[in-house]
This record gives sequence, structure tokens and C-alpha cells, in this order.
Amino acid sequence: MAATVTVRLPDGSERTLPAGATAADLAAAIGPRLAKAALAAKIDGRLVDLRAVLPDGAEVAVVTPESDDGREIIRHSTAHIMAQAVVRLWPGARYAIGPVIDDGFYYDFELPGGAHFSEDDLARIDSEMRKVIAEDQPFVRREHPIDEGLAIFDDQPYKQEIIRAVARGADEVDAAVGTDGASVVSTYENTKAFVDLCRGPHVPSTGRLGHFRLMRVAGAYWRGDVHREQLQRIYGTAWESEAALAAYLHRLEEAERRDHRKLGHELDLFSFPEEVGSGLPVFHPKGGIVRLAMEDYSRRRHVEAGYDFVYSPHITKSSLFEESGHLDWYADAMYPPMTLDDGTQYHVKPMNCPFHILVFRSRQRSYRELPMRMFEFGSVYRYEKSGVVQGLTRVRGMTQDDAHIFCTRDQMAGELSSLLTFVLELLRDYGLDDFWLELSTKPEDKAVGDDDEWEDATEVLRSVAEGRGLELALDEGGGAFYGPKISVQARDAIGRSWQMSTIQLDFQLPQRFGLEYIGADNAKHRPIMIHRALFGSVERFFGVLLEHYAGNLPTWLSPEQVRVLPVRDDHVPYAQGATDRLVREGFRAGTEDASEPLGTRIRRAKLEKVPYVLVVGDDDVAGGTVGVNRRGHDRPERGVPLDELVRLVREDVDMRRRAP
RNA sequence: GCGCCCGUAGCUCAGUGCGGAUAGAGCACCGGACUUGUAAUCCGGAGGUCGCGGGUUCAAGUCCCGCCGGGCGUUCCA
Repeated sequence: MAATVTVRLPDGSERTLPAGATAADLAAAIGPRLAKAALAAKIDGRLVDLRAVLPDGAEVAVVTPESDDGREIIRHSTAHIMAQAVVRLWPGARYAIGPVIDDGFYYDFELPGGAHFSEDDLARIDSEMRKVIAEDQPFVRREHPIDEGLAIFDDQPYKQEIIRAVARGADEVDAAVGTDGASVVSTYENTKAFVDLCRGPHVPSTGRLGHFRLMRVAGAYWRGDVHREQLQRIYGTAWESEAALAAYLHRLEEAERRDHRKLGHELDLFSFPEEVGSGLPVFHPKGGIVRLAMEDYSRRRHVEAGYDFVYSPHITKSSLFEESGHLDWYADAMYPPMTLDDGTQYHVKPMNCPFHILVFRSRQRSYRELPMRMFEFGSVYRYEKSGVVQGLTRVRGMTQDDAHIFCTRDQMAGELSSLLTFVLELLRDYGLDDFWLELSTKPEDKAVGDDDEWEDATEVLRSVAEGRGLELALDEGGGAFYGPKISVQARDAIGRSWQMSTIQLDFQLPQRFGLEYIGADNAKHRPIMIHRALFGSVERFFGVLLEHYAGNLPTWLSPEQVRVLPVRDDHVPYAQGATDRLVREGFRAGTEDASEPLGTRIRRAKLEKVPYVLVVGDDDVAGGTVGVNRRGHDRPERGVPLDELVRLVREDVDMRRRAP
């Protein structure tokens, strides 16, 4: 055996160390600061402990806290000490799995006697964890043959189940296990009393941790299977520094501040009356105006883009959904039927497509009519499971900006391409401008439509996405059996992704409904159908915009665009005159009288996020001017001629200028 | 659907641990006074089947059960 090993570092340089040197030795050899910061190492792309021995010729990188790998290791190690704390506090507790997730980690437990964690327990667990950290326990890795592993965890049935899965080489276990061989499992021992089954790697010792916070308790099924034991899950977040933790918590607060449910209530836009039912919003006058503005603009754009407008009822005989197939595979998500005296069943519609199809089928169609683009703000009802309804983003009653395009095979590519352009332009007009796309392709097993159609459609979607320079995530085999799909995701002002529009090809429904048109060859042909919704649902889009703008809707969407405040009662006539002028110009404006101090009225208007708050007093009456407080500006601008103000607001509205 | 948590005035919350007499506060609302030049004027008033139903108890906002509504989670994996 050679006396030295040579490894290559990320910068391309090489280091030679004595044989048997560990990753920690390498870090020390590079420099004392790195040695101190080092958490783990990556050898030939695989994350390992700092104590791992370096093989000769390997590519080695030292993992430090301020990296994705580093944070992941910190989170994983923090999950372990949480498990240790829980076992200390609840002797006999069983621990299942404790993986890393986005921004944090969780660990699943089963407490003795079927006990449950309460929110108060989090504080106890937290302080026990800090004791474990203060003890600076090492994470000692060991490898054991299967039977030895089973013996170590003889009172931990979940761990044993995992070990057996590893032994079987079960494919649900991460492939990394394979490098150890399925005959061996690894453990990490913190103390004699606490050993956990784990692939690793971990930080060298618990003293390296501490910037964490336990977030919440939740229930979760063992292995995600509803038929298995329900375990208690604790979620936490952990970071490399107090500052990073604080920044993360701040991001959460920011998201909370923007919560559309909260803003919707504060700004008196909508509510969810208990009397109506879960997931069924009602829009108040101010929210109604916002919707009106959103919908009107959408309608205008659809007219310009060559759509026809159709209307369809909210209920229909069940037979329509039998013909469409919805009742076969979608019944769970539908409201149950109502039965009339003669026994006929009716369903509230969960989708608009069958109606649009009937419009198409209402008479014989010629190829000259295609493409036909039918648009409807169609209200649909879906029986979402009670646990999933959430604000406006997941509701049981919603209005889709739904359209179905019927076209020939030859027109398909052109339609898809112009459609995607249309979607992106329209979403931009509403103020979203950071997009990425997800393309779901043909599922492996079964699919309707011929391969040629699938391939062609998929290719068009792909090329349009790429041509636009947009990020494209491929969801290989993730399409529905009836056609490929592209979904447009938008990132909002604080970087969160929302799924917005979907464009879905459908090779199935035209077939089920026997749709056809007469081609130039005087023969019957089957049209291709494209389903698409740009907002998804008006309600959801409303919620997304509200969060995106943190309630500061751009002027063109604001429920009240201008509020005029007279300084004293005797300024009211002038204020009213200004308001009348603004209303004549087509703006949403109002006067508030002077029965309260100006400061109070300004404050209220600002809290209500009115984009333009005008103050008029003696000087303005004399000069035909207004004092302008623009939302987002600290200082008012005095003495602005009314004409100038009208011009300003007009420009804001016409350009659909983004809110400050 | 399931698990945990929550539901008190229009809103935000106190009171619930350990059951005890007319259930409190701030904001909002209504009335009056103040006549205001840029983020909370003063005084007064009204407002509650303590989510709903059932149970335990001499006594229930408080304890138990069911339902309704809401929040969070159900991020495949040692």
C-alpha cells in the first residue's frame, strides 16, 4: 500500500497526504479556517463524514455550512438531535424517519401509549435539544451486518422495517445504499443511549448545530400510506447561522403579511361565510370591482385574439358527464347528484368542456370554421376534500377563464404557439413577469391519440418554450393519458412559484363525443381539442395577485383609485367638483367629508391602500390644484393642477403600471 | 379523508390551567362636540345564544362527546 494518497480539489489543484488521511485532515492541511468551518466532505460526488478516509485519486471537496450541501447536513443532523431529545423526554418513544426538506427537516415519532405532541411540547423539546448541543456529542458512524442492525433496533420497529427493506434491496431505498452493499447498514451513535439508523453524513459533533427552530406538529402516515400507522411529525428549520435563521423567519413573516386571506379581509374584498360552506367565497363590492376590472380586460383581450364567447348552465343531466367520462374517473371530486321526481339525475358541473363540445356538435362543422375558440367565464364546483381547501387558492366553487380550441391537425402547432404567446403577454399585463414552464409528456403505459400527434404537440410546446428563452422543466411521462400538457408557472414578488395557466391537448374527448368536421376533401375528420385556462380560476388568480402586490393593486385594478379629502367643510364643494371630474374621466373616485381630522382620514386612506389620496384646501380652491399623495411615496406633492393629476392617473391606468 | 391546533363583540385578543355571581379591553360602529394642510381629536353610547347541538354538574365560555367552520401538515423515505 502506498504511503501517500493524492486527491484533486475543486479548483483543480492536487494535494498529497499520508495514506489513511481523512477529509478532516485534508481540511486542516488546506487551512485552519477551513478546518474549523468544515462539516463534511464530498468524495467523487458523494457526501461523506469528515472522518471518512480519502481514497487515492479521488475528487474531494470540503463541505462548509454556507452551501446547499452544508445546510442539508446541518438540517439532517438537527433532525437527529431532535429525535434524541424526544426519546429523552418520552422514554420508549419510537422514531421513524427524519429527512431533510426544503428549508428544514422533520422527524416522525410514535409516542408511548399513543400520546400526541402538543404545541407546548415544542418548547420542551427545543430546550432538551439545546442541552444535547451543549454536550457536544460526536456523531460516530458504524456499519453493521443486517442481523446486528436488527438487534440494535430491537425496540424500534420502524427502523427494523427500514433495515429489512435495505436487506431486500428494495428499490424505494435510496441507491446510495448500494455502495455499502445491501448486507450492511450504517448507524450514527451520539451517546450509548441514542443511536440512529442513518446513511449520513453528519456534522462531526452536536456542538456544530444550534441555529434552529421547531415549527409545528403534524400527523403523517408511516411511509406515506394511509393504511399504515399514523405518526406524529415535528417540523423544524435549521440554518448555518443565527442571521440565516432570522432571514428565513423574516421571509415567513413577509409571506404572512401578504397572505391574501388576511388582506382580503382587511381590505374588505371577499369573505367565506360559514353559512355558505367551506371553500365557497363571496366577493364584496370592493373585491367585485377588482374582479370586474380583471375580467373585463381579459374579455377584451380574448375578443382581440379571435375567441367566441359562449355561456353554459351550472347544472346538467348526469348523462353528459357519463358521455364525457368524467363520472368514471372524476366522480369523487364532483358534488353528488340531485335526483328529480322522474328519477333523472343532475350534476353541478365541475368542468365546462362538455358544454363547449356540445356547442361544437350542435351542427355540422366545416374546416373553414376552424380553429374555433370558445371562451367562457364558467363557474364550476368541485368537491375538494375538506383538508385541502385553502383561501382563494383552493376552493370548491370557482370561475374559470376557460376556453376550448377546436382545430385541425395542421392548425395544432400554430394554435399552441400563438396561445403560449397570448398567455405570457396577458399574464405580464397583470404584472407577473417571471415565468417558467413545465411540460408533461406522454405517459409510459397507456395513452389515447397516436404517437405522431403526441410527439408533434410535445415538440411544439417544447420549441415555443425554448424559443422564448424560458426555463423549461420536463415532466417526463407526467401527462394525462388523454394528452400532453404545458403549465405556466409564475414567480411572484417574493420568489414563490405559483402554477398559473395550463394548456392541455386532448385527444380523447373529441373521440368520445364523436366530433367531426368536413374537410376540404369532403371527408369527415376528427378535430383536435385544446383546453386552456390562463388565470386557472379567477378566484385563485385574484389571490395570487393580491399576494404578489401585497395588497397594493396597480391603479387599474384598485377598487378605489382616487380619494379626495377636503381640509375643512368649506372645501367640500371644490373636493366634490374634483371627484366629479375624475368620475367623468372614468376613474373610481370619491370624496370623504371633513368630519374627522385630516391626519385620521389620510391614515385610513393609506391603510386602505388607495393609490392616489388628494388633499384640497384654501390654496387648491384658489389655484385649481390638488395636493397629491401617491401610494408608496412618503411626501405629498402640493399644488398639482387637476388636469395634470388626471393625466397622471390616466397614464397609470392605461399602461397598467405596476403598483409602487 | 386523516392527524395536530384553533373558534369569546364586526376585527384583534384577555378570561379556559384548578367550573362559581352582571364575560372584559383596544380598534371598528353609532351620537355629540371639534373645522382640521398630511399616518390615530375628545366625550358619550350601543354591541356577546362565548361556532352549533348534546352530556356531566347545585353551577359550564371553562370539563366530556358529536357536528360545523378555520389554520397547519399529509414535501415519498435510514
